[in-house]
Amino acid sequence: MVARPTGGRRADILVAAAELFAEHGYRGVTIDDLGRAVGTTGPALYRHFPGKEALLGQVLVEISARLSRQGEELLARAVGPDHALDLLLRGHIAFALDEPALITVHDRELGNLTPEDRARVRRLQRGYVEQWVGVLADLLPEESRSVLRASVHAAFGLLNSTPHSRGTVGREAMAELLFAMGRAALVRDR
Amino acid sequence: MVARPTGGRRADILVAAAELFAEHGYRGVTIDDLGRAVGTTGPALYRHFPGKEALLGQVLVEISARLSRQGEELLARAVGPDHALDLLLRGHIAFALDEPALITVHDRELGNLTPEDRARVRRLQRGYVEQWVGVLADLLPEESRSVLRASVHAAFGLLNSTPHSRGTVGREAMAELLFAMGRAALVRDR
DNA sequence: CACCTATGTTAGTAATCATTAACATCACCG
DNA sequence: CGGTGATGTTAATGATTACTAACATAGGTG
Repeated sequence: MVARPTGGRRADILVAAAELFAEHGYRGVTIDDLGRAVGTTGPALYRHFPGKEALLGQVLVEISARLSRQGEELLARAVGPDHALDLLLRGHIAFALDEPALITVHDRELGNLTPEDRARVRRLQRGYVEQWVGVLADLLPEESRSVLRASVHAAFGLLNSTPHSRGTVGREAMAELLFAMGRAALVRDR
Repeated sequence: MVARPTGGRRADILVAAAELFAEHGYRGVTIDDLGRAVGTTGPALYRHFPGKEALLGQVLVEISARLSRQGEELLARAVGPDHALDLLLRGHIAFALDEPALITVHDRELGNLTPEDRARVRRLQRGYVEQWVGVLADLLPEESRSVLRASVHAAFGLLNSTPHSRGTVGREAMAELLFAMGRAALVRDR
């Protein structure tokens, strides 16, 4: 009902979209659902985004960019590979615990993207994985890059499991558990 | 074009459905897609299943039942908790590597089920998780059940990551990697 | 104040899709 | 061989839904 020149509405929509997509899947959410979630009707969304697909694209690109940027920042601050791995683990775990909806959408909805958006997201994801692989390559020089890449994907599966285990475990304990499990899985003997 | 009294068609449909649901999601697959995948037209499916929802239900119930039954069989044959965990890990890994489509559908499509089917699947899943928790409780008596449950979910996330890492790693090497990572994550110090 | 832009609203529209109807055909059984 | 049941086919049908059109309004700015 009001004309607010702020871009606040746009951000609201993205947050609501992530939430709804996480809960019902991209195809299970209608434009009207999205409008209702931000207090307008469905078609109002077309004032902010060209369409539903573009909306999902924004959500996914933002998530991947955020993870990748966070990774870069952490690595810049790390003193050695051991420390770097700790920081990456804690950073990813914080993200997964604080934004379960984003994590869920991130690994379920790649297939509903425009080819262009999919390529963008894939590139960002690959970059983030390579940050981890680089650190692990320092820690485990005997392992091949491809084994390390598979290890990283497996570790992400572990760390991203929190949306599945709406547990009785409490955030801090969960963070510690995931950290211990993730580190043990990645650097087994050492 | 033929009247085959065998139940083969029915099984074909379930296999094709699992594959298509894994690739495009339940809502991204049409009845006509399913028919085409088994060499008929869409409406022919209604001779075998009451509807699309029931089809997904069959797929998910079958997966959960298979995992749970496999778990029971393995535990019956295990000599001690250590051996039991090894068997559970290897069994789950074999399933994940051999049936990536089933794994994918299994943890994405719960939300598209009838309440009745959802309850059935949940019960079976819970049973399977409790098999793992029971074994871990023997190995790690100091940990609470709820921490163990969260650990099991995290381990599943790790083991089920293979569909995400269509890697260059080869089945056997991948199985060994997942085994080592899973075991290390679950029984860290011991 | 007059206007323009940003943002909404309600009422289409055209496509998609699950499901049903009406009608065929084959294989087997008496 | 004629009927019956299992299995298919094509052609509706009705619901859902992304997106568009036409029309409103509020607030800042000249």
